[in-house]
Amino acid sequence: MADSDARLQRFAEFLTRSGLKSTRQRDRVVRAFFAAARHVSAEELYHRVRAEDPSIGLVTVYRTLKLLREAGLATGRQFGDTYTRFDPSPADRPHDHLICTRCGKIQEFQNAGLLHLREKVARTLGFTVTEHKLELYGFCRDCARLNRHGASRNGRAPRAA
Amino acid sequence: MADSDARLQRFAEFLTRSGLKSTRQRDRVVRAFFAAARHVSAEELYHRVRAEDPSIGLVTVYRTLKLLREAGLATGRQFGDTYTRFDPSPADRPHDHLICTRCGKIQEFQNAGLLHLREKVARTLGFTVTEHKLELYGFCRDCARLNRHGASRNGRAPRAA
DNA sequence: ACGAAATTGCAAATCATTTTCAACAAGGAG
DNA sequence: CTCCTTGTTGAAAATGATTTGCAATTTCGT
Repeated sequence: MADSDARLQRFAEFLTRSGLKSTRQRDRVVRAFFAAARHVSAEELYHRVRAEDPSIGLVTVYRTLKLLREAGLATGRQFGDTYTRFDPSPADRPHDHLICTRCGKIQEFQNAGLLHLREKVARTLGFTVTEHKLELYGFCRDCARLNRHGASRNGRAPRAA
Repeated sequence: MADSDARLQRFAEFLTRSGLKSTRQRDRVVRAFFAAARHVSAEELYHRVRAEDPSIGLVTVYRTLKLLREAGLATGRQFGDTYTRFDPSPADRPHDHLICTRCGKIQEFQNAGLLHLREKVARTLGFTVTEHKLELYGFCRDCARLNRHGASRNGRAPRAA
């Protein structure tokens, strides 16, 4: 897809600009990252990359993700879990998250009002805001229903918000 | 302060209700927690507690913080750092955070509009929202000025947002 | 006061992530 | 195209925050 290509290009430029080299491994990782679903963990990305090139190590995935962040192409997020999940940078398509604390489902949303709010708060307090993270925790429709019926927990372990 | 007392009481009730025991150590830790500034890490709380009772271990601080969370009296948050910071539960006084990515300053704020936004999004997507976290990242007034003047970094290491 | 059950502190274990290091590859100079 | 400097890689070890195993100790209902 063209969108992905543009990003690959941006990453390539970042490497050059920073005096870094472009390698087969890095290429595989960034392609897999752009192709992956959102909210992937380093481990998940590693498995995807591994599927097409078993010689690539987890360490390289971590290192490449760090570069993607420095290039402004990825953002790390920590929801309730112990590990970090990565998203394509929010600059392109700002979005926030709704996390079901019962089944672990993550739903994205966008809300224009938030940007106004953000600016208003920033102006009031003298900050210059460059980025934000908003997470709403609760129950998705299904889990809300189950809870109401007093069912015991199922699915993956919920995390404290 | 009365506010703190009410919380101590709530914690005591939680312990009883859960069939747990109240101990000198737990008491010291929860008191220190309520007395502490916001955003304390387990380590920081440990040092405070240690000052008045050197026999208390870091492990107990962790365990007590976990209980406080279960009791709904504390919330864990992860800003850019690698460790968790703890806040008195947001149910009492909802607040969000502005984090300066340059000097690390954390400023709190409250905004009523956010609650509306939260409900609106929840309704649209069929979620039941019980809690949220909003973090704005950027530069505080001082750091924005320094950046403008092209000064090199100082203070504690900034963390990626 | 008794005794079952919870708690404590320490050391060791986890887990995600980072660093070390020796072997290896990229890419500009000649 | 070859050389050579410098960046890169993977495996293993290190790190740092948090958790768990365990034996000794404490709490609290009876």
